Amino acid sequence: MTDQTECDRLDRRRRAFIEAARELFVRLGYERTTLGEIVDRAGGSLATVYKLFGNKEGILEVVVFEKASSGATLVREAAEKGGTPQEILHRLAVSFQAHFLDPEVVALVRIVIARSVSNKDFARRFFERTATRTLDSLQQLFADWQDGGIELNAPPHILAELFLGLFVSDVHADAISHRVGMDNSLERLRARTQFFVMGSGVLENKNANISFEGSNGL
Amino acid sequence: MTDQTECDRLDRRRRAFIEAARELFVRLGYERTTLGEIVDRAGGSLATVYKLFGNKEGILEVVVFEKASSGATLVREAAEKGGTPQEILHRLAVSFQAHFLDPEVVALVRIVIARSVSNKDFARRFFERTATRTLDSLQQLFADWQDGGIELNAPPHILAELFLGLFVSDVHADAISHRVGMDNSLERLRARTQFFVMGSGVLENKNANISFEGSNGL
DNA sequence: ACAAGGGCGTAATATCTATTACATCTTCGC
DNA sequence: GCGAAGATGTAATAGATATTACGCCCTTGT
Repeated sequence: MTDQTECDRLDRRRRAFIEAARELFVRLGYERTTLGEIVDRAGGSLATVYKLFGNKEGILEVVVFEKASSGATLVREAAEKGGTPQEILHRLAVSFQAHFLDPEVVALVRIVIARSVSNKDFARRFFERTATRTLDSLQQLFADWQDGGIELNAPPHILAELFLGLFVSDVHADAISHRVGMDNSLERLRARTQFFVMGSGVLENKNANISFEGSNGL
Repeated sequence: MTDQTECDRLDRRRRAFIEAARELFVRLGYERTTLGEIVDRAGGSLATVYKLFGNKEGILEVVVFEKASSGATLVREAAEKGGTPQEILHRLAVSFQAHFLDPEVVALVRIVIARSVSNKDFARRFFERTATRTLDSLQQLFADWQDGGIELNAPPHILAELFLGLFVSDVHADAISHRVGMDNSLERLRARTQFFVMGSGVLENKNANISFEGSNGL
């Protein structure tokens, strides 16, 4: 009974449970998914589920937090490629849309909102790990631009909220309407980026030196 | 047994059930509210609930659709008072915020999203009666402005989505985070309106004649 | 006061599912 | 092969609640 092999065996089970649970949670929601179904799909047994996750809520936590990541990485990636603010913002818009409107992500958001009624702390932690972090990261980006000499129409944290809001509102609509008549065309995305560019004021800084080293730029 | 009195008696019961149900749904959510609790609070009996609403879902529908109204009225009211586009938009922002961030409305939105998994049609109808109608009404407002000679940076339907999105994203954040660190100050609201004004391009039409008769203006 | 229709209250039904208990079988190092 | 740790499968527990059934009592109009 080497720890390693034991670990492997349990880990494989664990993975199987998580995959099965995610698939079912996404399709049926949390309440309508029974532990029995998860076991049927993943193999193994109820006893093991309880050993690994404690209870039903435990497996939900693992599933949700495994999938829910902040957009901070996306912000960094988009910024590192350089270019004008418009270019950076558009790249960011593309990856934000792909990330936030991923049907699995939307389905999990639905579940988190549903559970937020009886388990506020759970929802709050989710919010922290996704929205709050993304906001911080966006705010930093805009602050860096500002330090680099770009004049903005509003403080960075306000702009961060507004930019993220462009996508959050879509997630919300999707969560309710289940994609009735949703248009995710590139044209629409471009219009939004353009709108943000105009509203934030970065357009008026066409010739500003934008180095992403940020605060020490200029 | 005049129809009138019968009607009154039943109607009063009906009202009591609806009020009790709403209060409980808002506080506990749909699943955790039992019909027994509703009856305890409203008086009357289970049998009457079933006679009036058919089943548990029936009473939810009544509660939700009674409270969920579109913002079309708000749009009309804000526009009728006249003024510059900035003024109109700011008035609209104030009433949108009050309407959409009403805690009862947010709580019902949570419920609709939760139920949208198992009852897509319900959620879709809700979306139609709220978001879609509000969007149409906003689009009309912007189209009227455009017809009145104001140049806009984007088509009216895109702008309508963007403006509504400013508030929807707040509803979404509220729905998940339950108002952790939410700032609904007037300053913030003003910044948003200003942002929209800049992004949409209406600022560049300072001297345009804006009569709300719309298409026949100018 | 009366007759009756209909709401009231209670209890029974019926199902569903999280959670626990337990005996059995696998796996894995030795 | 062996022995033990632990996963497995099954079944029992236990509590909750939507929904139905039914007999009583009150309201109401004459």
